[in-house]
Amino acid sequence: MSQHIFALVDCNNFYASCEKLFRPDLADTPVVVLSNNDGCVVARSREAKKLGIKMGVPVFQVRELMQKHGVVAFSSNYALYADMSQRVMSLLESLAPRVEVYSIDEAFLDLTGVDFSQNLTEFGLTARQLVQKCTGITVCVGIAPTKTLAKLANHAAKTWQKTRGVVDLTSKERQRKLLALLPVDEVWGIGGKLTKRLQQLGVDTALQLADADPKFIRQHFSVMVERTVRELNGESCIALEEMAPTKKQIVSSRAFGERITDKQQMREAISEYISRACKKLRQEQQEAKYLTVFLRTSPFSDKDAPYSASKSVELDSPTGDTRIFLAKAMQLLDGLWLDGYRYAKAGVMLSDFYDPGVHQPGLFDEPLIKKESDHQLMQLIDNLNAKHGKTIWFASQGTKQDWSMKRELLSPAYTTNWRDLPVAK
DNA sequence: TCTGGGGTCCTAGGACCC
DNA sequence: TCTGGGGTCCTAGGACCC
Repeated sequence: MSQHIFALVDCNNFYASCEKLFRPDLADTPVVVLSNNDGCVVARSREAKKLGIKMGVPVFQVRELMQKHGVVAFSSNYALYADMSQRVMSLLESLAPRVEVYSIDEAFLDLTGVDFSQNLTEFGLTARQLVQKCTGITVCVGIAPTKTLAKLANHAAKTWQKTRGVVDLTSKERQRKLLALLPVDEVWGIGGKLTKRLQQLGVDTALQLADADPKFIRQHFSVMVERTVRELNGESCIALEEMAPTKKQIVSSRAFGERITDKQQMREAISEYISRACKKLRQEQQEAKYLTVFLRTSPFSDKDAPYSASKSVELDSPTGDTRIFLAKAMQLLDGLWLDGYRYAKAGVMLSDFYDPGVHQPGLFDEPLIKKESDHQLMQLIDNLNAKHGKTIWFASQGTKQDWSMKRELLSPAYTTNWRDLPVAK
């Protein structure tokens, strides 16, 4: 068995760090970034973590604490984070032959067989310095023979200052020493539910999971957990994926800034989501055959009557045409809408994707005549909106969009809009 | 009053067929 | 009175991730 070597590079407090980059005055201030609608805390600076503000907590529950300690909050500014992410990733791509961008703030590097003039820890430190110098973002690096162990190595690098942000976990002894220290829920792929069930079987630490019998785990849990056990023992089961696999579904959904009680407003919202989903679909160069629309009241309110429903429709043939999905979605909405509820969220989902032109119609399906002009119209819309911002849209999307999300604490588009370029004084 | 969004994979169970 | 069994396909729901 050839030995693999993976490095996991993960940005520290990524969203919060991005916001701080352009606000040097906030260098030592606790900063949090909020979810859409300014609802939950989704990122925290080091100082904010120290105050005990938990990931995912609703803002209203920590508002007092934040005021008391002068915590500065920002609405999510995805344009900024996506741009900073690209800068970090292209630096990483210059360091290793094969890179998997795993999420907006982390990447796996395949170091298998790479002959460095330096040892692995030195390589990690070099990567760290490069990213720090060129982007201002601090990263931590975990190095190990499997992705699951690299994740844990990264966690160790983040947790213990004296590691200088880099942990080389290629030695078996160090692996077992670290695994013994970590609770089982720190392991990649082991969430809340599995942790509970594992604990009932006496498995509390990552090491105990590693030492469990894979066959027993397979029987009582799943192939996924079995794979995790093998990975913890240094057997690489999860390969590096350089190319993003083509999507299998596209979801567009949002909680509303204010509850919707009016059907016309819901029509606007659904139209908006359809238009976004179809645009993504065309970017993926795919066509979809299956559409789902869903809506629901707030699951947290015990005052409002609860209601949640979804309906789907399969088209005769796949398409990327927004107008076809709009018409179908409005029909589905007619079947879903009930007066008298306070709707908190809705969304649409496209699935069952095909490459344009390969779908085999059924014997009795209406043959859909696709006109080149339809395709060109969609392209024209996408191009105009890409070039000039949101310029044209379908009337059903509405113009006021009173229901749209709250983003009251948005930072400027420092890196993606000329108007918002930071000025050096 | 106020609780995110976008994905993937696996499994159990029903429908259907012979 | 007595009412099979095994395979495949599909879908909904659960669990996980960032």
